Amino acid sequence: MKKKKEVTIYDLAKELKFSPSTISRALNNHKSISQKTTKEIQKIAKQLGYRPNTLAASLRNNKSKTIGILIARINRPFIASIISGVEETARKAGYNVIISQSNDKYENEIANAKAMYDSRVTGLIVSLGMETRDSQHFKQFIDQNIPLVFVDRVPVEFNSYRVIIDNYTAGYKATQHLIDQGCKRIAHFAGAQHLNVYNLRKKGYLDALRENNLEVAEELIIDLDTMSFEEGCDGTKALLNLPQPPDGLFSSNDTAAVSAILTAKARGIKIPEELAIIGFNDDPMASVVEPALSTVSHPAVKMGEISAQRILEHSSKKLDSNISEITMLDTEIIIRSSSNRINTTRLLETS
Amino acid sequence: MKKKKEVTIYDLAKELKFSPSTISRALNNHKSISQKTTKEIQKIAKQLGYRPNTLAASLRNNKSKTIGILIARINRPFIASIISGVEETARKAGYNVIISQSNDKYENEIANAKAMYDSRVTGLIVSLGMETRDSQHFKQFIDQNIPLVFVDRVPVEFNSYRVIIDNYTAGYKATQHLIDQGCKRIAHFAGAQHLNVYNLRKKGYLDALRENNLEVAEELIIDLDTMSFEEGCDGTKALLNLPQPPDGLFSSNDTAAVSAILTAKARGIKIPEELAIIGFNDDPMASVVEPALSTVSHPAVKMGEISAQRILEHSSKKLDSNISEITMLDTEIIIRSSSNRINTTRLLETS
DNA sequence: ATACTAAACGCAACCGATTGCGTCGAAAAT
DNA sequence: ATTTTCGACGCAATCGGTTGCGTTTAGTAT
Repeated sequence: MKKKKEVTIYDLAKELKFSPSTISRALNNHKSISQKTTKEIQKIAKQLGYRPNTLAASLRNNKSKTIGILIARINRPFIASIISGVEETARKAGYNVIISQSNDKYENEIANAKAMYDSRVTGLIVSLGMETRDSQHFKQFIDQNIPLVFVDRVPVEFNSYRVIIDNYTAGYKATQHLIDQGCKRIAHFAGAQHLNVYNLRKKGYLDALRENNLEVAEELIIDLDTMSFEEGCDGTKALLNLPQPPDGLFSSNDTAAVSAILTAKARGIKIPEELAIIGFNDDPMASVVEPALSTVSHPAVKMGEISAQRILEHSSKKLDSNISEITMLDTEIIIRSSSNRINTTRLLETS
Repeated sequence: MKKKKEVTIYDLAKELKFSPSTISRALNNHKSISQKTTKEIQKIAKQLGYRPNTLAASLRNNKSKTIGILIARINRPFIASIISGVEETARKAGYNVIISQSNDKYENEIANAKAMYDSRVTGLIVSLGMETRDSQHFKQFIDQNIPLVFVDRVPVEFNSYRVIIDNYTAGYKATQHLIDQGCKRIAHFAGAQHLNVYNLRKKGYLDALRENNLEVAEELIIDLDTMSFEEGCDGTKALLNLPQPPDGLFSSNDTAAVSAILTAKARGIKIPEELAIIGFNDDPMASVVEPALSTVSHPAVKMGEISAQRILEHSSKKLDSNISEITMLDTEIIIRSSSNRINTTRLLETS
């Protein structure tokens, strides 16, 4: 065990007969140090294997080159992709990324927000948990002018950055697609309505029905708390047991949509002919289930990248935190077999 | 924007007429401070909303309460679950988790290892990238007695902690299962052989064949670089085009296994009757594909938890880094329809 | 009552980088 | 030749805890 001492700016100072201040400035390319000295110092620094002690700098600046991420769960495809985008962007800029998951517990979210704050993160990226109806625990960041970015699951009102997809339009388009396929009674798996994502998707669904002069039937709208596979099964069964079962289903996520496919198939219902289904997220399983699930895809990685950029920009430009900037990204409807009646019909016709 | 000043131990010192040293010791429950003062100081600290500046402590101790994770990609179910386990364990102990992904690039892995080192992580958890054949860039951690834990994809020789699953036995069991189902010509999708996980799974496969007196046919062993969906499709086609195609397939991951299912089905091959398939990982898609994919499941979250624990233990017990401790966890064969000929037969018989 | 011990707490250096302000010398301006 | 200006660099405080060692005081032994 050979504990090699780290080289500090003081070592460089001695070696080069400069003061630590000059070393520090040279390493940071400060303009008040001549080109010649700067070059020389940087050269020797590299030679001696100098590596800046970020902790010392962080303490002095009261800010660590770190971006915090606070999400409900890491191991979901969509979230993992967001994190991936954040990490990539952050690392390129020399920032670390620290993560914390609340497991959808409100208390954890508060505790983790505190922990992030105490870690002096440069900025924080948040996707709200299921239980969160109040976001006051994030106010401390605004107060200290620490850039705060909400992504995907965001609070309705908050002076902060928000990076979201156009959930309303996505919901509208998904529903319209089903209508275009000839569906007349379209059901909807609606998630927890206090969350913007589910709320807006439902609004889009409702408006699409109305603007196509289709009746909105309350019994076709199934509220699912967590949008889990099990809930999806139950919801599907409930729908199929109706006197007038639906001929279309727009599910607010893929998990429930897939469970609907499997449940309906088990009952001998033909998809998409008798029941056309479209989900949301384009999870990997969507393209694997049979028939393959139509869905709405997010630019998840890009959302992560943008979120990180907002923080880096804010930090470098030293902006005031009291802004409210929303970045809304487009979604894409991906049509696969689970809703594609046209192709099916064509296939039937030509065969 | 009201930048509230943070309360420091100096503020507490003034308030309570103690020296900063005493405050510091009291807050850390140091034994040389009386119970009475300790209680009092902690009480006032809470009252004034004191929050320790971890950066200052980290600088002084030259160690941040942080666990680093270095993996190839975050957005894979298995990896995300490991991270989840690490994060949960770390946070409970008051540690932060910083992540970095190499995207399977050797250069990135080296750079990220450096970055982690420079961040003064308490310990580092690593799952190697595809390109990594040499692990010398992790030696700096051992030299500085920073606990290093390799998880899942580990180097063969390295004085460090290693948390792995029993890949050999898993490969053996998976193959044996196919043999039990009556398969005689069992193919194998083998991953990059310089990685322990794929190497050992293949060894298990080979030994299972031999011990059952089944011929090892080279043409049935398909080497796939990345085990991607596309590679799996190609591999499956190659197998099916053989003069004597296989009647069983053990794929070293689920992605390729699923592609095999879809490819074979498209060719009209009956699964599992004509081709029984088993994968590896128990990704979400495994239970969704049709027929549902038999597979081998990992205790991924637990692996993350154990990895984090190793670091916390090592750090608190101040152990010497020059140890080599391997934790090997058991896997579980999950039998679903893609390989279950017995049930299928039974079903056929009874129907 | 005296010597000794240990508990309880303070002093001050330290971790390594950052930065406002001051200094010095040389070039430029008058 | 004298003053002004400015580029280039150093001084020293600072960020907020931590810790080895020294000091004080109360308690114990003799």
